[in-house]
Amino acid sequence: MGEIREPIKKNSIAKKNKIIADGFKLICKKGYHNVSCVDIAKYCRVSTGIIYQYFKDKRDIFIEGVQIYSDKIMFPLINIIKDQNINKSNLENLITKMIQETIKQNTITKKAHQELISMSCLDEEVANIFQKKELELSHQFLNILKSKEFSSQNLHEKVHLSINLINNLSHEIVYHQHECINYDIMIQETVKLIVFILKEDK
Amino acid sequence: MGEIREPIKKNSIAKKNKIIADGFKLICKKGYHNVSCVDIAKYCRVSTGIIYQYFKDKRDIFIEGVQIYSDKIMFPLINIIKDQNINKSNLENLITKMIQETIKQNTITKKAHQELISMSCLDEEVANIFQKKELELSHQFLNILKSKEFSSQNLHEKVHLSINLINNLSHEIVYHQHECINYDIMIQETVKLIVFILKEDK
Amino acid sequence: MGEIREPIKKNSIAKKNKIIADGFKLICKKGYHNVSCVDIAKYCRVSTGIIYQYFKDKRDIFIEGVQIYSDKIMFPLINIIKDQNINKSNLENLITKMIQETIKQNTITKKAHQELISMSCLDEEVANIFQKKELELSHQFLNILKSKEFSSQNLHEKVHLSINLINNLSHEIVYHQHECINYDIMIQETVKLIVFILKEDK
Amino acid sequence: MGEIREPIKKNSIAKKNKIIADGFKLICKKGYHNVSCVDIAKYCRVSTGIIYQYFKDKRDIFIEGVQIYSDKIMFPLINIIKDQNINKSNLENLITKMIQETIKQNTITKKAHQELISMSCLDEEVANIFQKKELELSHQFLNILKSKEFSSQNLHEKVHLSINLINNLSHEIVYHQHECINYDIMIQETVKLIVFILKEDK
DNA sequence: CATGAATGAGAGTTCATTCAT
DNA sequence: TATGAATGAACTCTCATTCAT
Repeated sequence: MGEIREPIKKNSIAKKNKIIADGFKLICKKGYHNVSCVDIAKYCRVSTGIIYQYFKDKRDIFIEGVQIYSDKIMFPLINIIKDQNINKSNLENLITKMIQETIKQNTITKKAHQELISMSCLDEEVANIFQKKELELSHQFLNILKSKEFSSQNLHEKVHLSINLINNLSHEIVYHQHECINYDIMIQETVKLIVFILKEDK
Repeated sequence: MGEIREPIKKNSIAKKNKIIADGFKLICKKGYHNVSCVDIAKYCRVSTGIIYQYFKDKRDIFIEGVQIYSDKIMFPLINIIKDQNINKSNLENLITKMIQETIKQNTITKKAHQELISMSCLDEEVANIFQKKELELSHQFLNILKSKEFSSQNLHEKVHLSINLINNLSHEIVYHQHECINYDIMIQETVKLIVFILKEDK
Repeated sequence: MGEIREPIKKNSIAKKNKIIADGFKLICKKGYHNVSCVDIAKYCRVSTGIIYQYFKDKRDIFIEGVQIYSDKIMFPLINIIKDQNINKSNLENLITKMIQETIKQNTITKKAHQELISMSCLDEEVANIFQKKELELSHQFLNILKSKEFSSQNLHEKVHLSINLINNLSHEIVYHQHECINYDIMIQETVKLIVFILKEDK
Repeated sequence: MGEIREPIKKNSIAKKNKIIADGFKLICKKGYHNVSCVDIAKYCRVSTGIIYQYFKDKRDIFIEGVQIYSDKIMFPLINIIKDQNINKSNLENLITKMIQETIKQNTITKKAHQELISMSCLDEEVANIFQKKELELSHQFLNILKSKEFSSQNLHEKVHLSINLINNLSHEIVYHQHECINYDIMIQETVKLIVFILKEDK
C-alpha cells in the first residue's frame, strides 16, 4: 500500500476537497456498496491514482465526507433551532414546527439520510461522528431551554429523548410509513410527549 | 439465469432450510456485504451449485432468513408480551420489565440486530417485512390493553409510539451509548412517557 | 464415467428413441452449443440420469440424431429424385424443379440446416455421415441418368458437381443472399451449367 | 457490464491489437467453443481484466479478428487475382491455377478456414463480413474481365458462381474428400464449367 | 505531482456428470 | 431401471490497487 500524502499546494488541496465532496455525494446517491473507487474518480473527473494518494480507500473518503457534510443530513435541527424564540407558552407550536422542518429536510435528502443511517449501523466510526454531532445539537437546545427558565430535572436526558423522538418519527414518515398508522396523530402525540417531558417541573 | 427449483424430497427441503438458517446466521455474523455465496456454501457444507438451484442470489437467501428468523431479533417483545399480566396499576413495572428484556435480547443478538437495521435502510423488502412484524406486535399489545380497560384515544398510534420508544432506547443502549447520558435516567424517563401516553384518558 | 447400456425392454427402446428424436430437434432449434444435457432431459420429459445411461454425452445424442434424421434436412433431393421421369429433352425443366424443391425444403428446415452445416465443419464424424448420404443420393441420380442413356464421361464426378451446385445455391439463397446478386439469374445460370455438364457427350 | 474503453496510448493500442491477433489465432486453432476468455488472456500474456476493458466478450474479439484477418483465410484469391494477366486464350490455365492456389492456401489455413465457415453459419455478423469480402473479390475479378473484353451477359452472377465453384471445390478437397470421387477430374470439370460460363457470348 | 492502463484475486453463475434412493 | 438432487470445476466478469509514464 502506498503512502498517504497530505496535499500542500492550494490546487491539490482543492482537488482533495473535491474528491471528498463529490465522492460523498456519489456514495449517498448510489449507495456505498454500489460505488467503486473508479466510479468516484470518474465522477470527480480525477485519475484513480490520485484517490490512493490522498485516501486509504473508499471508506476513508466516505468518513471524511461524513465528518464534513453529514450534519445537514442527519441533524437538520441544528440549523433550525438557533433561529427560534423558545419559551414555555409557545413550546407546542415550536416542537410542531421542528418536526415539520425535520420531515421537510429528510425528504429532500432522503437517499443520503437512508445511506448514512445504514452505514452508522455497520461502522463504529460513523456512529461516533453522529454521536458528536447529536451532542452538539442537544447542548444547543439545552442551553436555550435553560436560558428560558426550563428547570426540569435530567434535562439533558430529556432533550436527548426529544431529539430522538423527532428524528425517529421523521425517519419513519419519510421511509417506512405504516399503512394503518395515522401520521397526523403520530405528530400530535409526539408533540404532546415532548411538551410533557420538557415542561415537567422540578 | 437458471431456473429456481423448489425441493420436494424431505432431505432436500431440509437442505434448503439449512442454507437459509446457516446462511442467515453467517450474514448476520460477518455482514451482508462481507459474505459471498461461496462463503455461504462452504459454511453450510453444501456445493455452490445447490445455492443457485434454490435461490436467485445471496439477497434471496437473506430475505428468506429475514422472513423466518428476524422477529426474535428485531421484536423480542413478541415473545415477552404474551406472558405478562398487564393492568393499570402495574403498568410502570411492566414497561420497565419490557425495556430490560428488550435490552437483554438485543445484547444477545447485537451483531445480527445491527446488520438487520442497516439492511432495512437499504432494502425496501426487508423494511416491509419488519413493518408487518411490528404490526403483529402492536396488535397483540393493543388487544391486551383494550381487554384491560385502557380506553385512551388513538391507542394504536400510542402503542406504536411506545414500541418505537422501547426499541430505539434499547438500540441506543446496546450500540451507541453516549458518554454524557445517564441511561438509568433515560429508562426512567422513557417509562414515564409510555405510562403517561397509555394511561391518558378519553 | 458410467457404462452405456443398450435398452432391451420395448419401453426403454422407445425412450431412447424419443431422446434421440426430441434431443436432435431441440439441438437443431436452439443450437448445439446453446443446449445442455439437462435442457434435453427436460425437453424430452425424462430424467437427466437416463440420458447418461443410453448416451456418452450430448454429442452422442446429436450424432445418433444426425444418422437418423439428417438426410431430409441435408439432402431433400433424395426424396424428390425418385419420382422424376428424367430424359434428355426435359432435363432443363427437371433441374429447375430440383433447385426449386431444394430451396423450398431448405427454407422449411432453415435453422436445422444451418446448424448441421456448421457442425459438419467442426466434427469429422458428422461430415462423414453427410458424405455417405450424399454418396447414396449421387448413386441414385447416376443410375437414373445411366438408364436414360446419358453417356458422358466422368459421370459420377459430374453428378457430384451438380448436386453441389444445387445445394450450395440453395444454401446461399436461403441464408446469405447478396444484395447485388439477382438470384433468378443465378438459378438460370446454374441450370445451364448442369445441363451443359450432364449432356456433354463422350 | 463495464464500460468498453478504446486505448489511446500507442502501447495500449498495440496490446489491444495483440489480443485481436493472438485471440483470433487461438480461436481458429482450438475452436471458438473450446476457448474461454481466460484461455485467450493467458495465450496473449495479458490479464483477464484488460480483455473486458477492450472487448464486450469473446465474440467481440472474434468478430474484430474476422474483420481484419479473415480475407486471407476465406478469400485467398483476393491476393492472387491481381497479379494475373487474364485473357480469353489463357483463361483455362488461369482458372486451373486459381483453383490450385486456393487449395494450397486452404490447406495451410485448414483449421481456421473450417472454424470460420462453421461460425458463419451460426453468426449473422460473421456471414455479413464474408459477404462484403466476397463482393470485393468479385468486383475485382469482374473489372479485370471487363477490361479484357469479356462481354457475357449477367457477368456479375457468373463471376459469383465461378468463385463459389472454386471455393466449394477447394473446401471439399481440403476437408471432405469422398473416396469414390477423382478430384483431378473434379478440377478439370470445374475449370471446364467456369470457362464455359465466362466465355459465353452475348 | 498526476495519470489511467493494467493487474489478478475473487465474485457470481452454469452445467456435465454422478449417485443415493 | 429410473429419478432428479447434488456436486464442483470452470466459466464470465468486476474492482481495489499498483505502477510505468
